[in-house]
Amino acid sequence: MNGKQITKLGFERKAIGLALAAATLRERAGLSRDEILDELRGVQANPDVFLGGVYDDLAADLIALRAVQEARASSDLRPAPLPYPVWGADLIDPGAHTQMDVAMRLPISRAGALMPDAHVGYGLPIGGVLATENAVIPYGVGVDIGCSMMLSVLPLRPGALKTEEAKALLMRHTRFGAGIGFEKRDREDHAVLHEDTWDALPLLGHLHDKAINQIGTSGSGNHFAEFGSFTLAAADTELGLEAGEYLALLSHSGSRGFGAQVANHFTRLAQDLHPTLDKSAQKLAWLPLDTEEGQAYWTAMNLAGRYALANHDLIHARLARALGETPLLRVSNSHNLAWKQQIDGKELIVHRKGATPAAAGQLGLIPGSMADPGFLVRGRGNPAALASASHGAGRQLGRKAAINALAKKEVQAYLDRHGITLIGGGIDEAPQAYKRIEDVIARQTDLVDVLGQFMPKVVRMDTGNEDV
DNA sequence: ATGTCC
Repeated sequence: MNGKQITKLGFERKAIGLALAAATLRERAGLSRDEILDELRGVQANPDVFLGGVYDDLAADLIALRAVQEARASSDLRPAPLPYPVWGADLIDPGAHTQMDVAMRLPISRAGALMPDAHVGYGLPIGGVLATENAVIPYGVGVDIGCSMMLSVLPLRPGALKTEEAKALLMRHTRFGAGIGFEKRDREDHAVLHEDTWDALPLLGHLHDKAINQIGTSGSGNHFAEFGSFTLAAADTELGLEAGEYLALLSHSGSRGFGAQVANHFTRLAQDLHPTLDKSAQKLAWLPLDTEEGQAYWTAMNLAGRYALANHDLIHARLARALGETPLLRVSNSHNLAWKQQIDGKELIVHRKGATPAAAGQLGLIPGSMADPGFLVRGRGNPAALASASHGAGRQLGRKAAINALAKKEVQAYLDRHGITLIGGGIDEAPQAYKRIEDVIARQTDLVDVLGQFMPKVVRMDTGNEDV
């Protein structure tokens, strides 16, 4: 028996040595060369049944090799992206299209859509909707898992709250910024902190304290809490509101450090699981849902989603309590999350990364900038958009570009023109850094109906790197 | 988005 004969059978590298070693043992046991070659062909064809015997090492090596090859093949991108519809293509930069094209080449992708506020993000573009089969992409959800909106419509006229009082309330009852939590004596409790889910994974147990410390707060970047006037053009029986103008509170917050650490942990895990994934798609690495890792992400992601809404919950409860009022209406929606959704009779995983769920009849909130109107919308359940809409106006200038291109003076002039009082806020969040919300709304009339409009008056955000 | 470390 020699290496040449074994190589001829198609064994490679390490397997050649292992096959040779096993063949030698079989020769000693008295088998002929042809009998041994037959056995080796058998191991090749079906290594699993040879585990534990004289061919154990060889069989194990072949099985490992097969797994690597299968993983590699299952990571291969399609040669061309699946087609996907785009709303407001004239508002979307080429980079977002390029990112969506890569996403639609993933072997797990089944359908997708681009919303009119789309712009470049990590992995999937912001404003991207992606339906996959039996897989979830951490960067298809985003770093701020469960990032969401909440609106409270109060039984007061907009003029009932003076600017100075609104400022004082926001200063007392909201907290903004990376790493920030309420001071211990002002910290509140919430049912989400008492869920059994925190014990389901070591990672969640580890992050529980951070979640407790940061409950009821808002983050940095585009997160905000603002008082303004909500205008309902026509009485709406479902909303239970008469037409008119109301004082309202609108907030944008997420899952804070807790969600960010969940996102980073599973993004790393997903990338480790797909070492041969094409570099262009590296940030779109996924977790199969039928694996322990995939299930763990699903559990953690949904907890982060509930935690983010709990933050809004406390923000709105504190401010309503301080005003001594009970809201007439409260609406909320997550816009960074993945959902199980039936599509053409099949259960798919629909990722919305900066996209508002817009199933038929579903209420949603699409904010503009700090100085522009936001909209209460009702979804139309458009199947081509996978029942989605934009999550806001969307950036037209990146953060750095905004800081370079805009002067404090012109931002302040914009705020003055719109009668906005701003606490905190950075140049990178200037209204001029965003697309015109009116244009974005006009591009999605087949995705949502506009029910009401919210105009901000007193806005609180984190103090950015470049203050306004 | 995040005490900016995978």
